[in-house]
Amino acid sequence: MPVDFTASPVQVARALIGAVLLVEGVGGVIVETEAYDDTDPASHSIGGPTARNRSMFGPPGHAYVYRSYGLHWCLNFVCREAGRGAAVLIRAIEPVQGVEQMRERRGIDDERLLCAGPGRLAQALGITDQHDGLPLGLPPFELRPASGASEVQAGRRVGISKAIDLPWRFGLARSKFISRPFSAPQPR
DNA sequence: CTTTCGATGATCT
DNA sequence: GATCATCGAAAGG
Repeated sequence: MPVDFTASPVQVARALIGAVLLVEGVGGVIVETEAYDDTDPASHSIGGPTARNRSMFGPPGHAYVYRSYGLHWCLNFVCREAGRGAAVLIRAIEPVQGVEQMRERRGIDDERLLCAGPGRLAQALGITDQHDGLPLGLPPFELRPASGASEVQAGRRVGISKAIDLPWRFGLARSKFISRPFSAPQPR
């Protein structure tokens, strides 16, 4: 069963943990995601379509790529039906294929840090605005759903200032390739 | 170990 | 002019 991108971003974010994402054959296992829903104050889509977020309002199962802090690219998967503006941010991948190419692109050796964070992951996989709006089911993308059940942990999203208490960040339990630890179960 | 801060530019008020 | 779904280097304990 392929991933159902017409589901809610929370469902999709959870389902993507353990899936394999490749871009031109380079990538690995998705180990960290975040959901951004259409009524979510923290979402880029909250104010309606703009030049930047237009692909967020396009068809589900396509990429939304934006520039972060003027220098990084970040990759999202569009969810729900076209026009809603829901998506999942891909935050970390366990490198599996094309590790040497990732090292070259990132300029570091430490495998743990190749794809641990949305900006790092995009750099390692060669994601840029060229990929914005492209369908995830066709080259250069390749997406293989999680084969078995994964143990998923949830927590608060990273780097946002609104809706900070929603537990919409998901991670593969005990993975060493996530961008940062999940904090204690009980919010402070 | 933790916290702070500069880079760098589009987007929004 | 302020804010940013970030990263990495530097400074502090």
